[in-house]
Amino acid sequence: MNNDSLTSPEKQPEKRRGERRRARTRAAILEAARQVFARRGYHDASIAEITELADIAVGTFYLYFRDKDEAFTMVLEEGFAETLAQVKQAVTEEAGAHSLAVVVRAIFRHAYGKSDLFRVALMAGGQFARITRVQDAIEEVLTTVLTETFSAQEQTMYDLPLVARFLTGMVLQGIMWWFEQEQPDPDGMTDQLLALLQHGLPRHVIAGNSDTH
Amino acid sequence: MNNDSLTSPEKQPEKRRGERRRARTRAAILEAARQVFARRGYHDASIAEITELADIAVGTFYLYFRDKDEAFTMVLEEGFAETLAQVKQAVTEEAGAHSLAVVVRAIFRHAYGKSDLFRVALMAGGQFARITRVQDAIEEVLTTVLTETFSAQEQTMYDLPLVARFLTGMVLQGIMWWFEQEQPDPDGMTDQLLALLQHGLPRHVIAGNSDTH
Amino acid sequence: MNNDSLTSPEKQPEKRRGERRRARTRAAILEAARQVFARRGYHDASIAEITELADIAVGTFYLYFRDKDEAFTMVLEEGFAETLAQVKQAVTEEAGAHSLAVVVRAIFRHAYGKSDLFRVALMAGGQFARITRVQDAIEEVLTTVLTETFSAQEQTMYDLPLVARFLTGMVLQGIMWWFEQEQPDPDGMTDQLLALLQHGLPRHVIAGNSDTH
Amino acid sequence: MNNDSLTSPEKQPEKRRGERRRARTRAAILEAARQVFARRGYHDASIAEITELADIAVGTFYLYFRDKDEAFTMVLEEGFAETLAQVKQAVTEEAGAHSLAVVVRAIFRHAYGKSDLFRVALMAGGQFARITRVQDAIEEVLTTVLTETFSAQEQTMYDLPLVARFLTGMVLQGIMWWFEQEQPDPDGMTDQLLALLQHGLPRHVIAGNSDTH
DNA sequence: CATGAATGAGACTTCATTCAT
DNA sequence: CATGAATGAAGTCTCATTCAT
Repeated sequence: MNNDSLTSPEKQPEKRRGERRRARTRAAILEAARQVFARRGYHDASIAEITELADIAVGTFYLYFRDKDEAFTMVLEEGFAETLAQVKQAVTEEAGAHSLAVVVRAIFRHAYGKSDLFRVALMAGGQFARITRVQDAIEEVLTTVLTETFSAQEQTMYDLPLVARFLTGMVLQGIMWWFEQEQPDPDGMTDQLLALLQHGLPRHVIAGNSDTH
Repeated sequence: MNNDSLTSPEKQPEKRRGERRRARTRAAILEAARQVFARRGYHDASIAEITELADIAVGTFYLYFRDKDEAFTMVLEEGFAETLAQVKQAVTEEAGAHSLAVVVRAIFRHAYGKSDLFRVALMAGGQFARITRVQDAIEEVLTTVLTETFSAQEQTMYDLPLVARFLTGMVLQGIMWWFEQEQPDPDGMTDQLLALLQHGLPRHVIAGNSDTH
Repeated sequence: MNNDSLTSPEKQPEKRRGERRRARTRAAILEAARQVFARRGYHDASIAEITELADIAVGTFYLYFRDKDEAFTMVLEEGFAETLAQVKQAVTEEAGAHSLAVVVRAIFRHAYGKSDLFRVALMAGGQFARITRVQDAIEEVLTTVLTETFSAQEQTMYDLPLVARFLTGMVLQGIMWWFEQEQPDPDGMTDQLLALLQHGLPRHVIAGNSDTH
Repeated sequence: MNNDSLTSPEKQPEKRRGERRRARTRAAILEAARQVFARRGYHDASIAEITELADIAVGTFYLYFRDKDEAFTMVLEEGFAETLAQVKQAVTEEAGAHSLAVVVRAIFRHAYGKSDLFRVALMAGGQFARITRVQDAIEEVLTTVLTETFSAQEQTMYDLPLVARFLTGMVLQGIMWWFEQEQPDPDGMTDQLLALLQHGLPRHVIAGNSDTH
């Protein structure tokens, strides 16, 4: 590791510079790609627009990504890498304290301010698999928590996978809410969601005066 | 409707036939378009594939729709027209009995078996406005119900628009659930969703052993 | 076959017209492609140049051929189809009279005036397989004749496949000779080639005064 | 050559080293270019692949050759230089003994084992002029020999240029034969070719039973 | 009304060549 | 001299839309 610096000490600076430059260009492309994908969706995003925004030549794009698809994948992959890691860690870490509260709060906290990224993820047309990838991740985490916290008895009351999906839907809508507004902040959002889940809705709201079957 | 028959009585049979024929062709195109849009998404759906499936010539397509976009809009508009009408009616009709139960049940009942249509609506890449159109409709209905049933006092507890969004998310996920499975049926789905909303989740599921703020 | 004309007599003319038109366009493209491929070689031939010469739009090209490759193949395939058929027939037909004279003459007669086509075939860069396809066809025919006419005894003297190749080389050079000149005509060319094969070269031309090994 | 050493004696070692190094790099590029051109053909050969194989940077290529074209030309020119010189020498040297045998043998001997080079020369797509360059060289030598050995009387029998072309075709096919096989060796190949030229083909092979005109 | 051949703008991608380091 | 990141012209191919028949 640090013998490298001994082997060819004078070559380091050059190499470093090159690497840094490459990294900078790559980041510029990803940043531009994220914006354009968010603005136009996968299909209507053109390489030309991305490279223009990144202020590079068209060909340069292809020095860093095999094709449009790979760039798209990378935008999501690298964009969500940290978030995903931290959320998963939040689940694992809090020993014995697995709780929806923790997870939901973690998700909202990391999602806040990443509208662009979620737009990209949720708007990708055509490739349905992709649309759901974020959804899948959220669903997976929520399922884990629910499975671990629900007692055997409680499990008979609810269809767990379905409940997980419902929660996923709520969380996604919370995130999409931020596409248009910034209020409430992540903690406020979490509180609202949890309150609803804890106290439920008033009986008369759900059923009206008389039940209708 | 039937005043048409008074305008030019002797020309009727021909006109009628012509009209019926037009209507049939139009319907065939819309039907084909729905399938292709569902299968491929907006962008990857080609006019050629649609016209092939509808068994007409490419040019004919443009005698019925200005462009691809209009056809897409029409697929959704006409596909949801009935559903929308009936759901809205369900809200209005049950005098004094506006209730979430009624609305949610109505939505699920009409959505069940229309996977194609919802796929089209939810998968349309790029045109974000479109994706949400269905969502908007659902949200609107739910908001109406909530607004009317929540007492002034209860409204201070919850941020109503946000709650509406959460519910919208749950409903959408319920519908998307059917993209892959047919169980449970609409009433089962409704019951699950309402149960969750009524009783909420067990306290320890939400908070774990100790609250984490 | 001729009941078609009874089934829908009035539809025939239209269909015919369409077909004729398609055929005409297709032919125009192939003709243009042949010229451009001959002038530039496979790689340097651009679809744009072909369609320009054929006086059609770029897109039209792709209504008739999947891609550049298919057009190239078709130019050769259809260009040589007749020639190939007739040469092979010449070999088979002349019962008991299989002779090099017949075959070589047949080849030269059909090749004469088809410089463009042979240029295309012999100039295709890169795809080596293709270059040789014409060569292979010639070689195959020649081999057949040689195999059938050589007595077992004579076969020990010559390496037949090698002789076939030598002859192939001569024939090809005869054809390529016409890339630049029109003289001699096919029969003259045939006579020259056969004379050389029959009488060989004078001893002193081959060996000089003394043999050099 | 050795006057260089007088010009600036003390700077010699350095200069020499630099020169040798340059020469080595240049040779490495040419060697790599030959391989890549042979493998891919002119067009599909990329500078990138050449420089990778030569283990240098892309830019370095252009320090040694103006462009792809020049490198291509050089591969052929330098690759054939020695061969060409020796063959021409073989023609000139054997005073009074100019004979096809000598020339053909010389050509085959030098061509054997140079498949790569001939592949490059014969496969170059598009640039027709180039394809023929090797052919032209062979043709020229053969023409010389034929012209000098044919007596005036014999010249009336054959169209000399045409005969030269036929021979060229045979020789080229001999060389191309080695693209796929290694047998026979150069002398064997020469013997086969000369045998055919000396004894010709059996009368009945050429004419069949009855002549067909 | 219907047809389907034709159009042509525009998207993606490659690669010979340049040039700052 | 060497490097390799960057350039951008050029090529292939697709597909929504038009229009003569």
